[in-house]
Amino acid sequence: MAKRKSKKWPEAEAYRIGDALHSAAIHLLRKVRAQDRSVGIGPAQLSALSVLVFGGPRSLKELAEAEQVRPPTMSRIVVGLERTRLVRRKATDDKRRMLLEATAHGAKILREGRTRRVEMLVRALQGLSEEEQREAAAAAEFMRKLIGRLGS
Amino acid sequence: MAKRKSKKWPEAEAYRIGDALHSAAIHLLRKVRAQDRSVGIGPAQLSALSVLVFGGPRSLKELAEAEQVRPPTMSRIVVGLERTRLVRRKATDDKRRMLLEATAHGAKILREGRTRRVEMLVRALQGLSEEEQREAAAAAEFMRKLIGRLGS
DNA sequence: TCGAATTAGTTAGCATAGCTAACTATATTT
DNA sequence: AAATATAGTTAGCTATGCTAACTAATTCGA
Repeated sequence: MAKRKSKKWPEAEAYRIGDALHSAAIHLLRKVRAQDRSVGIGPAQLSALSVLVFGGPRSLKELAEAEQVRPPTMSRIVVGLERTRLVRRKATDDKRRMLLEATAHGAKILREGRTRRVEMLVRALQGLSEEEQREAAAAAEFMRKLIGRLGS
Repeated sequence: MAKRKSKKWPEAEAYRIGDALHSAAIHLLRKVRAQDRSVGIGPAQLSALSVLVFGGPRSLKELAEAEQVRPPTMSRIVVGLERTRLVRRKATDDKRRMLLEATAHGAKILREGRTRRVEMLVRALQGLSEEEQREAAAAAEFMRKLIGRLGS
């Protein structure tokens, strides 16, 4: 890097913020996870399904990369999603590959499952003042940006 | 807070932000989880250990509540932590109960594990501009506040 | 062009983590 | 003293993560 901007931010401060974000992610997911039981679909399946619904069809390898898991792990997640008819496979010209796509039922289930998890957040967000609503939007945008830079 | 639901936030907008925060938490943890392998301790054990190190000794039931898991789940997590001598049990007057406390080695391992996970975030944070650093601090503070309101 | 290397996905086997149901042992209440 | 409640464990299921080793298809290169 050309400039050490890090000097402007003491190590201790960066650590404090990093730790706060890490801890926030853990506790946020613990809270919303409780909602999963009523959906009858695990978090990994729900998340993979969401990629297919909102991001469109893709191969198993691509899906594994998007979800940051290894291909064998994704292979098994997909088996589960197929068993319950939430996802279907489509053949491609390259006979080694497959395209995975969400079924209509899968899209519906996803919206329901996602809604249950996110509902809890939505309730908390709707109780915020206007000022805090702006903070919420800024925080969401920042998190998105930060995650894009992780591992670089 | 003085203002309570000042202007109602459109449902769709609250949902969009809630979903973004949910998704961010998932992907942030996926990224940092990769660091766990070098520590040789799973995320549930790491998190339970952290409660004992930073929050002090407590019973299995209390630890399960703090971690939002059921007693049998925590029972097994503790067995793992004991096997590697990161946690030890102490008897109490009530012979049914036990007090769980981190060993010195446990406290050391925890700090290392935490550091590895958070290190990745720290690196990303240190590459930010001054403006973005302010966003980071604001996002962390907002997340903390939001989580305090979840489920309430 | 044909054999070697690469790529996509699966299978097998292991570990961790979540749950409920059912159990033991101890404490408390009636 | 008997019934009830509480703390923790055991057993058994499912889901998710991994690596190693495999099959099948494609691409590369001599």
